[in-house]
Amino acid sequence: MKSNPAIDDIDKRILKELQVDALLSHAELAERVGSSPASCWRRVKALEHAGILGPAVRLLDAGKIDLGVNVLCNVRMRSHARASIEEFEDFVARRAEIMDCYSMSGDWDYLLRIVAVDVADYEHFLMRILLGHPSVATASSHFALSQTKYSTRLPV
Amino acid sequence: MKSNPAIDDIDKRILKELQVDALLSHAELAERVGSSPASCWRRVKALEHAGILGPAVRLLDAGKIDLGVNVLCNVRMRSHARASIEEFEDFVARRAEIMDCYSMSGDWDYLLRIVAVDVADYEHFLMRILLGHPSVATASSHFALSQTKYSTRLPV
DNA sequence: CATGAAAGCCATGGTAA
DNA sequence: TTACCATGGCTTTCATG
Repeated sequence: MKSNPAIDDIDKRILKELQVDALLSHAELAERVGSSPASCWRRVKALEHAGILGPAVRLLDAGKIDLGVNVLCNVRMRSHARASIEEFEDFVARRAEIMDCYSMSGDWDYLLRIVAVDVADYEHFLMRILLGHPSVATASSHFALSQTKYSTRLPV
Repeated sequence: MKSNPAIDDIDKRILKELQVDALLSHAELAERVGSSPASCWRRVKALEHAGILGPAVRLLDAGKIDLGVNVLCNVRMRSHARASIEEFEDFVARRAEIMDCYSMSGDWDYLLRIVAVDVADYEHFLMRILLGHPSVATASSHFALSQTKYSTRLPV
């Protein structure tokens, strides 16, 4: 499964623009990608329908709402039984402070990114919530000193 | 510097809603947070002006545009001279395949998340681009088997 | 068959009270 | 906060290459 059914150059430009500004009108979008509003509208619909073009979201400045602490946390599971895995991934999905989670190759099973207001807040999450989970054997936390880059803009 | 000047409950609800759907009209938004459209409009403007409410972006399905490979990469710098740091962070900002970058405490200086189309694509990035950078001493790459969770929705 | 132009309806943003 | 109005975008239709 390589390339998708018919993503041409104009589609790519649409994706590029919409990744940067989801509030663009179809008229402006058409102008920027060199097409007409109606055509743009149809293409956007098709891209949405194909699941390529996802939701429009508003990004917040984490620091400004007192969530300045990013912690990267490696997790090792107690068991790799299917039930354990599912239970843990459900848990991850439900916890709002867990922003991202990757199932990893290598020494650790998962890598989590957690946002917290301060170190004490994270300590509470780690001790009472994460390590309290029955599927979790051990965890190793690494604090980010700063978020040098954070992008939602995929290279199309 | 704890809480921000006057973020009340309605503001929080606005932030919550807009994080999930940036395309909400002020009328719908007002209904959901229990306020009037005009008031919502002013609040949104204020939150934008304060830098709390950031850009509206459209999220793409990385897998659907052949960027299914996520790599987490630890980087150690050759030197911590200011010039080295700045040069590296500029480089990070410019490279589109580097999605996120955290300056870390602990053994490594940075943690990068890179998207790639496949392993060969990543290998090229690692060998020719990242390790080719004069500020980089060494790097350790870890492949994500899957992206279990990816959220842009901060808990307000 | 997809595109581009045109047009009407409707909802929205912004203002005034 | 509510009510209003004008603006502009969305969506469909139609003709064209």
